[in-house]
Amino acid sequence: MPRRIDAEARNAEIAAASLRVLERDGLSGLSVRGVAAEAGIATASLRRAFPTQHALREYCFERIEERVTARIAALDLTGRALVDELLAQLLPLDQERRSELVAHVQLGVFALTDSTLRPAAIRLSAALDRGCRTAIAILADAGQLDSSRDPTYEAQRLRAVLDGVAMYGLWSGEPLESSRMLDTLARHLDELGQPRPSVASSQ
Amino acid sequence: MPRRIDAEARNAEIAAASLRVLERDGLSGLSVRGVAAEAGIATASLRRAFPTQHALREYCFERIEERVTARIAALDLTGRALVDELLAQLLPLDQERRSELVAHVQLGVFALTDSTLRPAAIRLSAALDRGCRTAIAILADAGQLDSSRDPTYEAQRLRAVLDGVAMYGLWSGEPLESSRMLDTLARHLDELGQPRPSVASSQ
DNA sequence: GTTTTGCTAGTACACTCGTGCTAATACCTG
DNA sequence: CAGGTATTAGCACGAGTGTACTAGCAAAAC
Repeated sequence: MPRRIDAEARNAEIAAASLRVLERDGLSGLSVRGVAAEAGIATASLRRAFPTQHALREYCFERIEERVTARIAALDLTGRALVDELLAQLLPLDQERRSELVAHVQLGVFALTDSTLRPAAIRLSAALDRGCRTAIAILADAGQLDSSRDPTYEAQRLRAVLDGVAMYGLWSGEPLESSRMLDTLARHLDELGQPRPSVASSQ
Repeated sequence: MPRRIDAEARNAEIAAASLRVLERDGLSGLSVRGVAAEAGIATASLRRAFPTQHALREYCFERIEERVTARIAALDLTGRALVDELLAQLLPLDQERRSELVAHVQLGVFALTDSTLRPAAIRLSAALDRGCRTAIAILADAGQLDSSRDPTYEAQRLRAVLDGVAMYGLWSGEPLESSRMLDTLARHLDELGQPRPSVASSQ
């Protein structure tokens, strides 16, 4: 038969172009014409791969998760070092990660008021939850989570700290901010290895 | 002279309508026609108060800060109870606060790729920073922040936890989530009153 | 070669957007 | 009452949007 195209590679390029557009122009730039121009293909070609812009937005969510997952799977570390690097894959520390985070946030906020996109956003959020639970479990296995700590709670708090630090880091976007993000997170993790202070009043 | 109008009350109604639209329809709904329809006024009237949509978006930022500040100033509490309620004003615990947070997030994400709106977003972010520093200071004054804690770091971490918890709470939006948000935050604050575990390795 | 298919360029429709403008109406002040 | 202003409805422009369609080109399969 005729002319087989590598659909996967093309979709990847479209997704990469989408992320670039999202970071540069925001959600309003994620239009059929805008993405096609950024990817250097015709709008008709883009619409062949993604007949509707909803499909494109959904695919961006999947692609973000895939990219982060792939980077994490490639880590050859254990214990606390693995946790540090795992969480660092979700911080805007370089162009690639910043681009992903901006795109994620743009689409996620859009999903707040678009019920058809909510499932995709929730899927990605659930993946982040799993990542945080995994991080806490790794710490526990490595003896870096004190037995007085509640793993479920710490996973939730870690998720909050991670999201908060990442969002905050989006605003200045300077290398100075990078070390501050990493420090904040590292200092938080340091505490988890120590016994949880007794809840009895200190007064 | 003729027909004096209460510009302040009108602007407040426009801002309230803007927040309603932002929560229901998202950023794309914050159009001249959309807001005017929601506020029940003519588009020409809206454009008299805010000649450009940029002015409207900027005013939304100011109004959000004003509303939160007013609620916090009305709190008649001290110590830890004050801190709890202060932080609770920034969580999506009811319709009013959820509406503010959604609007804040929508505009904030837009400001990521709109340099003209960045100053307004950064102003609001700075106000949140001050709030967190104030919260930590109140705890310290009340003897609920152990002397081994670093107030600057704890203010930064509190900001992250607060933002993270609030964002996470936006997704389910159920009362069950409300208590979880409050619990996570309270448990974090509980720890701050206790001595910081020594940073020496526990292994 | 021919055929079959993917890709492209280009056009078109109906819609919404921000932004201006005009003319008329409602309403308060003096 | 009259005078003057805020507000209104409505139109218009250029631009951008999602979506849809056609005709033609390029390349791989037979």
